[in-house]
Formats: sequence, structure tokens, C-alpha cells
Amino acid sequence: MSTPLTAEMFDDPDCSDRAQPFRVGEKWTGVVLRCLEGGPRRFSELRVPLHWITPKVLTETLRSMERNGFLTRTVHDENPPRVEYELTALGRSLLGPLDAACDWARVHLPEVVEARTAYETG
Amino acid sequence: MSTPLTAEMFDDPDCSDRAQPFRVGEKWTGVVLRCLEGGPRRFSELRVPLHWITPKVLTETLRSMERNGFLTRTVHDENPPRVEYELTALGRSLLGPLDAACDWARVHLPEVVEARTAYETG
DNA sequence: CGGCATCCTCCTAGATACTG
DNA sequence: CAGTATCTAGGAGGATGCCG
Repeated sequence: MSTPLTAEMFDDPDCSDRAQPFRVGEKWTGVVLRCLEGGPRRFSELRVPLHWITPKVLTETLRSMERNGFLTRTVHDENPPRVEYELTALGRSLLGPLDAACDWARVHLPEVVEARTAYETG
Repeated sequence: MSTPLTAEMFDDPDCSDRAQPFRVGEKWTGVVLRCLEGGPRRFSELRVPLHWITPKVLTETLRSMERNGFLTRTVHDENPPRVEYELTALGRSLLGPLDAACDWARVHLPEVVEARTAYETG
């Protein structure tokens, strides 16, 4: 079992969606990739790091990723129901370029902030 | 002088915006980066590979990139007026991660297409 | 040529409420 | 628990027309 996900884990301004000019697919896809990097996760579990994203939006995101072959959806026949999402090999292959984007942000984001300030000033 | 830009040059399905799940900033930023990779370009020149994007949208894109420090806008005092856009060092630094995204698409896009087909079939 | 001003449309995200 | 069903708001993208 891996450690539970928290909102703070993905609040890193260097890699959050808001902070970087790169996006993978729609708004939440990149963060979901990060969330599933360490192994399968349940629906409700994913809502936490996504700042209590509404179920509708999370479902849309996950269905889209499933459709693209980035993850699998497994329904365990239990009570209460349990559904787990897990990255496929194709989904994992996205982590490389995603890292490249995060690395860029880590290095160059200060320059962007500086450029914006300069633009507004002058 | 570099070769003129054409629409076909950026129609490569491997690297077009439509085809890949990666996006840099808003819709057209990635393609503009590619367009300016080989040197400065004029406003009208940029409209060609962007499929005759409307001036309003191109202006928005360029202003946003200028604001972020990705490119510079130079007005040459001539008649008729000439305005050139050129990548900054910061803008060029984006080409690395952009290449990573394009490389990913080149390799894995067929898998995505296959996954989508399989999803719809079954 | 290189824009700006208006208006319009679609799509995404979110809020809210309900269900097997 | 893991969703579905509606509705709404906001912003991005685009069409059109005018201007220095």
C-alpha cells in the first residue's frame, strides 16, 4: 500500500497545472498521471489531491484517459463497491515528457514571473 | 533569409496541436514556437502556417507570449509598417520540452488511435 | 500592413441534486 | 462508494468590420 494522497502533495507551484505553461490533455490529466504514478487509486482517493474536484469532472477526465488508453478502470465486485484506476504502459510513457515539462518549470518559472512583472511595469 | 512558412509545414499529424495530448499554454503557442525557431517572422507571415488564424486570435497569442517573456515584438519604422516577432532565450528554452512532447507523439500516437478504436468497438 | 472593437458560439469546468 | 443528471457561468476561439 502506498501513502495516502493529500492536496499539499500536488500544490508544488513548480508542477501544478496553474503554474506551468504545459498541459497534457485537459485541465486535470497531468495531475491524475502524477497521482497514479505510485500505483492504482480509487475514485474517492483521487478527489483529495484534486481539491475535491466534482465527481462529474473527475469522471470525465478519467473516461477520457481510459478512452486514450492511458489507464484502466477495474470494478471490484464487493460491497461497498470499489473501483480502481491504474496507469497502462502507454500512460506511463507520458511521465517522461511530463517530467521534461516540470523540469522546465522548475528552472524557468522565475524568469516568467520576472518577465510578467517587467511587462506590467514598463 | 529563411524559407517561407506554409500551412503544410505544420500539418505533420505527429506534431500538430490537434494530434498530440500536450499543449504549451493556449492553443497556438506551440506552433508559434516552431514558426519562430528559424528566426524572426512578421505578423502576416505567421498567419499562413496557422491556417489563416484571425488577427485577433494571433494578436492575443503573441501578446501573451510577449508578456511571458517568450518572444520580443519589434516595430520597424517603415512604410508600409513592419513588425517582427523573435524568440528570446527563454522562449527557446521551451523547445526542449516541446521536442519531448513531439517525440512522444511520434512514437505513441498510433497506440492512442488503436486504444480509441478498441474502446469504441468493445 | 498590423492591428483593434464587437459580437457570437462552443466547450470546459463547476455547482447542485439524486441514485444503484 | 462511485458515480449520473441538469443547469450555469466563464473564457477561448472565431467571424466580421473598421482604422492609422
